[in-house]
Amino acid sequence: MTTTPARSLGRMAGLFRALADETRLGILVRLRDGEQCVCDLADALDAGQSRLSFHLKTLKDAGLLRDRRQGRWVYYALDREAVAEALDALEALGGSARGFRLAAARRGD
Amino acid sequence: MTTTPARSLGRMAGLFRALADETRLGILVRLRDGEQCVCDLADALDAGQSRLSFHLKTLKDAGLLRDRRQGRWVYYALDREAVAEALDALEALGGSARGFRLAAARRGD
DNA sequence: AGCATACATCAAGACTTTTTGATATGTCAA
DNA sequence: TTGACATATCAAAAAGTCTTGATGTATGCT
Repeated sequence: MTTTPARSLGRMAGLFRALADETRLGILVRLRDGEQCVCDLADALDAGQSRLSFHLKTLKDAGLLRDRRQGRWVYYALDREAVAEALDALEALGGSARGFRLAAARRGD
Repeated sequence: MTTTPARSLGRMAGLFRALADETRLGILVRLRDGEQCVCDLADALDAGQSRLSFHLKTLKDAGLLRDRRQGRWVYYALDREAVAEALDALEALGGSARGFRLAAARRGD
């Protein structure tokens, strides 16, 4: 365990770049509770087909999503390990961030 | 406490966008252990003056940094609460991500 | 085989971010 | 008050990202 927050800042920057878009965050939220096929995502989020495909690819390339074809459908799922990697980087930065925040919540602000 | 991960995905996307750059992550790492003046950051990171200034502003606008002038120098410091906000969003997404990751570490992968 | 469905990829343009060098501002010291 | 230093801001070009519509590919149905 090192005191340096990230193996490679470049890799972390890539992860955060993938997270830096509202549509993509929306996708991740939808996938919180399990995999979904593209068609379901297309219904839920209000995104055209190629736009959605683009964002799914962006997330997948960043390692945040896995996909699996089943017949005509492609199912995407969160890769929780990648999320955890980003979490670790932030925690290394934040130091006592969570304690800080919980304290703030306790204070009521 | 809601089950929805973020008050506003837009705000979260903004935070992540600020984190989505290697130079800026480098700045945040440098500030982990306390505030530093721009000149120290300029020495440490290998960034030209206006470039550094630009990234500091980007981080500040996102709420991740606070600044304070003292004489000729300007000191920047992490805003741990903003880091915590990003952390919360990720945790809401990741679900059992941390447990997952710790388990992976225990397994040795 | 032929067609429909589900999705990916591509190409062009719009838009945003980043970098660079030049100039502006605020502060101190002589 | 002038000059030097630390930093910010600006403007233009370069690079990157996102959206859109068109086309491509895989699969299953008939």
